[in-house]
Amino acid sequence: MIASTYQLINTADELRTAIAELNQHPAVGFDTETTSLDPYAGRLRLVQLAAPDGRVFVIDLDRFAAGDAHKAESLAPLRALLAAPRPVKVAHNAKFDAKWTKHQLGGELGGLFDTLLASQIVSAGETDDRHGLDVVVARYLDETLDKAERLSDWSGELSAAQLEYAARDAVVLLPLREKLIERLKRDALLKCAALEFDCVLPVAALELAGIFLDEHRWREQLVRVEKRRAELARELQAMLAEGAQQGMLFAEARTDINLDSHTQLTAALKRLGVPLPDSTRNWKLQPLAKDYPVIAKLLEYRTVQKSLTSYGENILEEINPVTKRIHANFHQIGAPTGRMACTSPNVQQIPHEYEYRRCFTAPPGRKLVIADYSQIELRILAHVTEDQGFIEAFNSGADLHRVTAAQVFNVPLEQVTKEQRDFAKRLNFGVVYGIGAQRFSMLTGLSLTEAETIMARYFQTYRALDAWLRAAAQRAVRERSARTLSGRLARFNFDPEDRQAVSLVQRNGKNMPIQGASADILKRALRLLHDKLRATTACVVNVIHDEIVVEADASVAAEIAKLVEDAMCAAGAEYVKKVPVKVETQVADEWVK
DNA sequence: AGGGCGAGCCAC
DNA sequence: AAACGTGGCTCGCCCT
Repeated sequence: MIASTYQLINTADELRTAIAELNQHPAVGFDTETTSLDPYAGRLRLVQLAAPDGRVFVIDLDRFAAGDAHKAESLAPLRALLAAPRPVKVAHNAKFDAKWTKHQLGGELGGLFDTLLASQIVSAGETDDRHGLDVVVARYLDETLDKAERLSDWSGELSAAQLEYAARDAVVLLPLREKLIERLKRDALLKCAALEFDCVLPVAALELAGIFLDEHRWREQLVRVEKRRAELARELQAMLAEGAQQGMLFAEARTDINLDSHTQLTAALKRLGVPLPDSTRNWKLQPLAKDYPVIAKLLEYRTVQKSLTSYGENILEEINPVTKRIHANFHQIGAPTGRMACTSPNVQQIPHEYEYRRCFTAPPGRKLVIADYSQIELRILAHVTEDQGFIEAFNSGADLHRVTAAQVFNVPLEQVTKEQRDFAKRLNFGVVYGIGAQRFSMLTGLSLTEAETIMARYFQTYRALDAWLRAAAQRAVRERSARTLSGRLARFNFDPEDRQAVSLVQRNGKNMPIQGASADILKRALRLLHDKLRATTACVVNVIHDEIVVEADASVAAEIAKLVEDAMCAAGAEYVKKVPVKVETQVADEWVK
């Protein structure tokens, strides 16, 4: 049990003294309590700062009312401490505190150590590990932390239990940091941690900014899809009812089935005499579609139904009533590869179709700058494998897929057909995922033998690539782990006797360093960009793995586009040195390329 | 009633 | 049946 004593800070004098004391230390524990999870809905109530000796200063911001200019001014020492690189502020999920600090205290955080991100980095993709503060404290400090007060009411008179909880959450952070630094050092993860910590403010700013969705346009699209769905449902019900209707006097007596229930569907299709496979899964039904119109109708219905439930009214409910924008939740370390993930809603999976994307617009007077890396994973592959064929293709500015096609089909470059280029493209992308001949033949419609021949030619053409992939697969099994260019680690737990598990690890060993390096580069770009955009009114509004969407004043959109491109290219060049990194940028009114 | 899970499908 | 990697969302179904 870590001893802690807390002192409530209610006056400007007390605050000055406390901040002066805290400024002596290299690092302080930092936590906040708020009256809501949404910085646009609630208010920042407490700021807790912990010293290494276990003393915690609990600052009650209700005593420093925002409306009172004198009292607001008296918070200046706090703002200065939070903004300074030293002392390092140690927080668990610093993104949360950064958002409130920026929005309600009007200052940016500097010098961060995030115990949540550190814990995730040390876990190295172990999906069973949880990373709540209580869990992490139990794992590294062997202590129990009671989170019962976390969601209590922080708006009124605070109880002793609440204040003790607030203080305790802050006091554990410094010892936790010590343990995590040991682990980061042991596994050579300090560089990766620095990359992640540098990305906290950009992600906080991204969430705070949100993305604008034209509600009217979205509803219009919804009405169109809903009409189509109703039409398809009606037709489908009629077709399915035919079997059940025999002997029935009144057609209207028929009861509709639940079209989304596979049990009811199976029964109805059986009545119609459709030779059903053992399930109603789409890929099983597909071959029947040409002989049975009811199956074709069902597949069409499912497509429309899917887009209606996933991209319907629900996303509009995420529009913030205050900002009228969507503030999604970005998980900075969302995947073991280091990729980000996104929820509530997942704005990284909006359908690519024009009808959907055009609803994400720039507000009046603004423009969207849409910038994405050109073939970043293949460029990373060229860099890490040092394959001369790949490197030369990229350095010469030639079309890599066309060059590949010429090699594997043994034809002159200018005689490559569109189909051949398409095969080569699928192969180039598939290689990153550890594709096999079986899958490649399935994807292209080639026979297994043809697929095998082409893949053999492919790896003869790109010998260094082949060697690297084999080595990466072996290393992953041998060391039970893989790393990216930033040193990010992914551990693989598997049973060496389980052939399927081993083969998955082999594919992961090939893929993780490539996909992960792409994530590293994007995070570095977000940091560089954040620094460049600080003095402007532009803001990052979405990030989708190799794409950054920025909203900027229309009058300066072209200059902002240049900043975005420069930051992304510079980040890429820090990691990828053997080939150029290219970024394609567009300025538009809608999120459409 | 509500959590867990698989199926299906969206993004990269 | 399974199938190249990483995610999230929604549904029905199954279990408690």
